[in-house]
Order: sequence, then structure tokens, then C-alpha cells
Amino acid sequence: MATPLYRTVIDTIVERIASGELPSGTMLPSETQLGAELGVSQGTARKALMELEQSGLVQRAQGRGTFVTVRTPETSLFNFFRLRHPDGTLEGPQLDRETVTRRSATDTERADLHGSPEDVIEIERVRSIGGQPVTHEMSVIPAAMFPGIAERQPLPNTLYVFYQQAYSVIIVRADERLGAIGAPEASAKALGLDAGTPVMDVRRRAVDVLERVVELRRSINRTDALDYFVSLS
Amino acid sequence: MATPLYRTVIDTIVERIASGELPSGTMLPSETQLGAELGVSQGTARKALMELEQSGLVQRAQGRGTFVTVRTPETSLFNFFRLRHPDGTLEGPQLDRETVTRRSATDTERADLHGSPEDVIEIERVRSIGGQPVTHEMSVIPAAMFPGIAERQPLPNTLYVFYQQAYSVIIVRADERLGAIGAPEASAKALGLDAGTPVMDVRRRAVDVLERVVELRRSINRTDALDYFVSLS
DNA sequence: GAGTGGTCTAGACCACTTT
DNA sequence: AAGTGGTCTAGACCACTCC
Repeated sequence: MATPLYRTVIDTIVERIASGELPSGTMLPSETQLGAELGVSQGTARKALMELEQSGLVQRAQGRGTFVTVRTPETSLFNFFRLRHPDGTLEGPQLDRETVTRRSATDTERADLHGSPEDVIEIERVRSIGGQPVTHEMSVIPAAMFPGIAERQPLPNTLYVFYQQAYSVIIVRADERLGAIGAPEASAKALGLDAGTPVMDVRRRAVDVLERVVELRRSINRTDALDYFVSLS
Repeated sequence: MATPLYRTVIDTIVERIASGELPSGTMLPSETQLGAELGVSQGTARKALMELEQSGLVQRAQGRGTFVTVRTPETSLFNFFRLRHPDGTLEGPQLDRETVTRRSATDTERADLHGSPEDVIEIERVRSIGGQPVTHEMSVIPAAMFPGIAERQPLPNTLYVFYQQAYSVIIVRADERLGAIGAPEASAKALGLDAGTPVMDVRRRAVDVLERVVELRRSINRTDALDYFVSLS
């Protein structure tokens, strides 16, 4: 029993989802059907489906079935956009300005990103909430993984939904490193602040379902009217 | 089947742990024994134990058994102390200064803390890493839940381990709200900074295994040499 | 009523740890 | 060798959704 049966069932389904064979929203076979198809018992298929639900890749509902998780702008924001009003409510940010450029990767980008890309796409954005610019973010992705993206401006508000729909790249996790700094000049200008005003500096590495580092993102955030919410356990 | 059997098994065990009947490190009955004791099958007892492991309350190891999770200063820091060196390594902070006072709760403290306490204990600490003060934190807990704590100074480095060992209060989750601010005068002084230097302001609500808000904590952190690490999913 | 996931049982065998 | 958790099976019944 080197690798458990349910593990291979999970891998099979993950592969089908990552390849686009099972697009967002598709209904999966029932526990019984899946077990029959893959030659395992219903209980083993069930265990695999439950782990997939836990990881967020599928959603299950009694009486309805199992479905590939649909990532909407709302759910994506809820998971990966952490700025909230002090009472905890989330207000979707508006896109103010966007610049997309292709350039060669820096050494650290080449070292960090999946596939050591020669070229990357840099997406610079300013987003605002309630008419107030709050975030200045710079995202960097491998050019080869996202062909033609530079010609598709303006890009949708939530990039991760777009990555999934247009490129079958499913972001499932993001590791962030936060710090407080004085606003750099460019960000200060974009956010309407004096240079040196305390802002939150966030460096993110976004990882997809195949554990590939797909995006590096740095954002400078105003936190005078909003808070960055996080839960530890 | 209003409440599933495994749910009542879970609740039974949680109660035994929270009451101190099963202290940290104790071995639990095996799946078979537990099932026999509570009148359920081995599979149902197993499901309960697996959920308890997932929630972090117990740890299981093949061939050894199931044990109430031992919270050491190391594991507690790993979970709830997020400041790391840029390469991700964690260095335990030293306790520089500590002040413990009893006072009446403010209105917001009374509203937020479990049991609307009349009196609270305030623990003010300065902690340093590598000889450099990095954190100025103020923790507030209900006085009635922690009798005699004011007379036990100096308190151990990791408060949550102490809460559990001395009072059977098991912190399992902490919700934090972060922001960047200019260092307030008192914190600037404690951290050896000029007032107004950008620092990270963290407001925490710590919740125990019975979902009670047990502690409010505000900390001011230097993030020039360290980063605050967090993972989103 | 048919089909789905959710719960529960009983039993088997394997892998691992400890004595 | 004994005892533990880990995997897997087969079958049953319940609760829910949808037609």
C-alpha cells in the first residue's frame, strides 16, 4: 500500500480539473459511479471527494451532487483580498488604472517563479474603494504560461478568476509577507499620500493547484480607513 | 438524526479536555475502546477522532495512539507569533519588560470579552529578538477567568501555554486586524524608535476551544528587520 | 420517485510502534 | 506478539433535492 487508493483517485480528479476536462461548475460523477469507473468502493471514492471538498476544489451538497468549485469575483475577493472595513465588511475595489508590460525577468523572479521564465508580464494596478485609492499593486507572471494576455486589456477586476477561466490556472493558496513602511514615491503619488506616510507593504507568492508558484505580487496599501484581516490557528 | 453520533462523541471529548479531565499529553482510548465506551461503532469513533485531529486538539500516530496535543512554547510561537526573518526562519523572542495590572474593563472590552467582565488583567510586555526590541504588546483578559494571575509574575514567555496549563483555557484561534501606523510615543520609546516611524499595528481577538473570546491583544511591531508571515487560502 | 450525499455499522487486512 | 491507527470493502438507512 505504497500510495493509498483514495490518493490516486484524488490525483485523477485534480488532473481532470487542472487540464480543463472538468471546467468550473461541472458536476462530478456520484460516489458510486466514480468508484465503479476507477475500480474502488463507494467508500473510497467518498473519502477522495471529501478531501477534495476540504481543499476547496469541489463543493458538495446533499441531494444535489459534487461540483467543481465556481470561483466568482466575490469568492475570490473574499479569499484573497484582505482589506475590510473596521466592522469586517468587504467592499469590492474598483480598478482605477492598469498598465500591462512584457519584459525580461529579474534574477529573483526567475528563481521564484515556476519554470524559471525568461520573460514575464507585469501588471500594475491602482484600485480604489469608495472613491479613495487604497491599493497600488504590481503582479508578475510568467509570460509563457499566459500567452496573449498583454493583448487583452483591460483585464478583469479579479485576476485569479481570469487565470482560471482563460488559462486553467487555479490559484489555491497565497503566502504573504507583510511590513509597515513609509510610502515609496510612486505609490504615494498613486494613492494620493505624502511620501513616507505609513503604509502596508505586502509581498505575495501565489501558488496553483499543482503547487507551482505562478504569480509574484507586491502591493502597497493604505490602512487608515481599512484593516487587513487575517485569522490564525 | 438531528445531531450525528460522531458529533456527540466529539463534544464529549472536547468537554473532557476543556475540563482538565484529559490534560495535555494524555493518551486517549483507542478507537475500539472509545466506541465501546460510548456505544458507537469503531468507525464512528474514528471519524470523531479524525475531526479532533484536524482541529488540532489531539494528535494521532499510527502504532502509537491518540494524544491530547501538547502545546509547547515552540508550537505556540509557531502558530501565533508571525514575525519571521526574511528567509522564513522563526527566532523566539525574549521577554524584556513586563507589567501586570488589574483594572476595570472599558466598555469595548466588556462588550468583546467573554462574560462581560467587570475587571480585567492587563499584561504589557516588550519583547526582543537578537537583542533588538521588536514588539510592544498589551494583552487584556477577564480577571475572573484567571484568578491569582497578577501574583504570579514574571509570567512565562508564551502566555497561551500558560493559560492552558494553569487554567485549562485552550486558545485555538486568533483573529487579527493589521494596519500600518506611525509609532505612538509610548511604543516608539519601548522599541527605540522615533515617534512616527512606520510600524505594524496588530489588534487580536483570541478565541478558546469553547469559542469564547478570552483575550484582546494589541501589539506594535517593528518590521524593518522582520516580516509578518501569513498564508491565505 | 429517483438520485444524491450524510451517517453508521461490521469486518477485514495492512503498517507501524512498542514491549 | 500485542496493540495502535490507516486503508478498504459491502451494505444499510436517512435526509435532501429535483423532477
